[in-house]
Amino acid sequence: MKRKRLEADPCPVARSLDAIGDWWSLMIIRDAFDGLSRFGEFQKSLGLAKNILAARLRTLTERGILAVEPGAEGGAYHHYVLTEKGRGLFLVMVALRQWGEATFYAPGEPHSTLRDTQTGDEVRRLTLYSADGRALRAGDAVVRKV
Amino acid sequence: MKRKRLEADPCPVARSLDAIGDWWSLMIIRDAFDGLSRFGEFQKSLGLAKNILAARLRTLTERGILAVEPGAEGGAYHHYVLTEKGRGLFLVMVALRQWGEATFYAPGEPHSTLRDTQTGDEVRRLTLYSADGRALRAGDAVVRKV
DNA sequence: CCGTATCCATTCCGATACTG
DNA sequence: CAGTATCGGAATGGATACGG
Repeated sequence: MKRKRLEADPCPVARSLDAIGDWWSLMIIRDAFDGLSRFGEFQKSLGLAKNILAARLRTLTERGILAVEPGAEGGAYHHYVLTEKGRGLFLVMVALRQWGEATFYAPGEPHSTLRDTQTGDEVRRLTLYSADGRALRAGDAVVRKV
Repeated sequence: MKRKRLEADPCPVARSLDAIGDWWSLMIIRDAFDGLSRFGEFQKSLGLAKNILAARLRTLTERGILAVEPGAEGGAYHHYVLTEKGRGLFLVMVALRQWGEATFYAPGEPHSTLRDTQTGDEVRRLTLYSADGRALRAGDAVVRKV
């Protein structure tokens, strides 16, 4: 899966992608945010081979993004749940979702939506703000190398 | 690169990942946001094989995320620049960056930073808001299937 | 139901050589 | 400098069979 270890890269984007930047890992994390936690649930949802799923769950666990918890009701089988670090990927998922909504769907074409738990309304679009509160767009911010 | 086409998937996250959810594509897009545009610039920055880079640039162009522009000063060689669709990935990159900053760096460890072009200050942390203006965290929003 | 192990086809990726 | 062509090793991914 890895071309080269980038754990020491000075760019946070590179380190993030080093940890979760492959297709199946991102899809597993998406499903985990949707509440899936069991091996079979992921497999059914994603339709990938079991050996691949097992490998991905293992590396995600090793990297502290998922954690293994004992089965709830005395069941023999355990659950894979997002850790605090894993839940930190929430906004990455939201950003991917909103880009997909804006880019790949014709007006009126149905798709799943992200909704406020309290009210059931759709959430707002993500916005980046400057320190003094101006909304920033792609050209309004630049990366400063270390 | 593709296990299965998910262009028709009802989940926007899946469609997004289908388009850009591999490691090198994300890194190329990162560099494109940093202003790189020439073949050799990407190759030097990323250190990947030229055939792989050529293949990625081709698919990103086919998918409308990058566009080929003629060389600026009458130069023979063209540039790869983000399209409007590609610039829409700005918040995805910001989210990946902020997660990486929070997750992989020890306090005080230096890393590149994202700064407001006008003031030079670091940008705020991304925040998701509900329709009525409450800040939402991971558990406060759920995906409603179509 | 949850995984591991194995086999096999495909793809990825790096390195190199070659053309314009 | 900007690619294309090719080769070989490694990893991916699907399918299946097997044990807890």
